[in-house]
Amino acid sequence: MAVADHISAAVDTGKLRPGSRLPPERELAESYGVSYMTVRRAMKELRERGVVVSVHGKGTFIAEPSGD
Amino acid sequence: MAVADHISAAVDTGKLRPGSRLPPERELAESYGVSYMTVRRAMKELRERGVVVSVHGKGTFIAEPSGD
Amino acid sequence: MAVADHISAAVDTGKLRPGSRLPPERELAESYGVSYMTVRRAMKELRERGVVVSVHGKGTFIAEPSGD
Amino acid sequence: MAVADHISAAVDTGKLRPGSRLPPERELAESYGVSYMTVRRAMKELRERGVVVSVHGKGTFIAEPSGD
DNA sequence: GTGGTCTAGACCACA
DNA sequence: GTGGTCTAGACCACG
Repeated sequence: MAVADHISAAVDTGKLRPGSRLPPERELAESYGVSYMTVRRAMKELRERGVVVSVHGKGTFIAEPSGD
Repeated sequence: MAVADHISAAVDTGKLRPGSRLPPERELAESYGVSYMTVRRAMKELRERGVVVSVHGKGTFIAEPSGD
Repeated sequence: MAVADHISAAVDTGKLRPGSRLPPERELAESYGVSYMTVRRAMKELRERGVVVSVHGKGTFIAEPSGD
Repeated sequence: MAVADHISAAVDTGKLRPGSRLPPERELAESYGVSYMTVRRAMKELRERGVVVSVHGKGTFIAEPSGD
C-alpha cells in the first residue's frame, strides 16, 4: 500500500519521529493525490502494524517503539 | 439561527426544491463564513424541523413536504 | 453516550437524587476526561430525556420524576 | 475601572500592540484576582472605548488605531 | 468524499 | 461563576 509504505519508510529512516503528528488525513489525501478513503485505509493498516496511534479529534501520531 | 433560517427560507420560496441536495456541510461552512460545527447545529435543527433529511455518506437533501 | 449514561445510571440507582445539583459542566468535562463540548452534548441529551433540568446562570439539576 | 485601565495603559505604553490577542477572559479574571463578571464588564468598556475588538469563539484583540 | 463525533478552548447571556 | 454558543479543525462511519 503506497501511502502506508511511504509513511512507514519515513518512520524507519527517522524522517518521522515517535510522538510527532502526521498531517491531517484530508491533507494527506490531497498531497498523495489519493482519495480520503484510501488514506483512512492506510492509517488503519499503520495502526494495526503499531506504527501510528490515532486520537479522535486530536490527530494521528507516530507510535513510540514498543519493545522491538 | 442564521444558517438554518436562510436555508429554510430558500425552501419556502422555492429556491431549494424537495429532493435536491444541499452543498456539503464543509462547503456550507465556508460559504456562510461560519465554522463546521455551526453548520452541523443548523443541519440538526433543520432535520428536527423536518426541512431536510441527511444520509450518512451521501449528503443532505431537502425533505418532501409531509402533509402540506 | 458515556457521560449521559453514567449520570443517568447514577440517577436510577439513587446516587443522584431529584433536586440535587450536578457539578459545573466544565468540571464534569475534566472529571470524565472529555471536552466541554462533549459534556454539553450529554447534558442536552439528558435534558431531552427529562433526566436533568438546566438553569442558565445557576446550574444543572436532577429533574423531579414526572409521573413515575 | 482597574482592569480596563490597566489594559488600556498597556496599550498606550506599547506593551500591548494592535492585533495582539489578550489572554482569555477567565485567565484574566484569575490573574487580576477578580471575578469573571468583572473582567467581562472591563472588556465591554474597552470595546466601547474602541481599545479592543472581541470575536466570538476566537478571542479579544487590541484594536487597530482608527484615525486618532 | 459525504455526514457524524470529537478535542480544545474562546467569548456571550444570565442571575 | 454558571450554562450557552461559537471558532477551528481533528479522526470516525458509511456508501
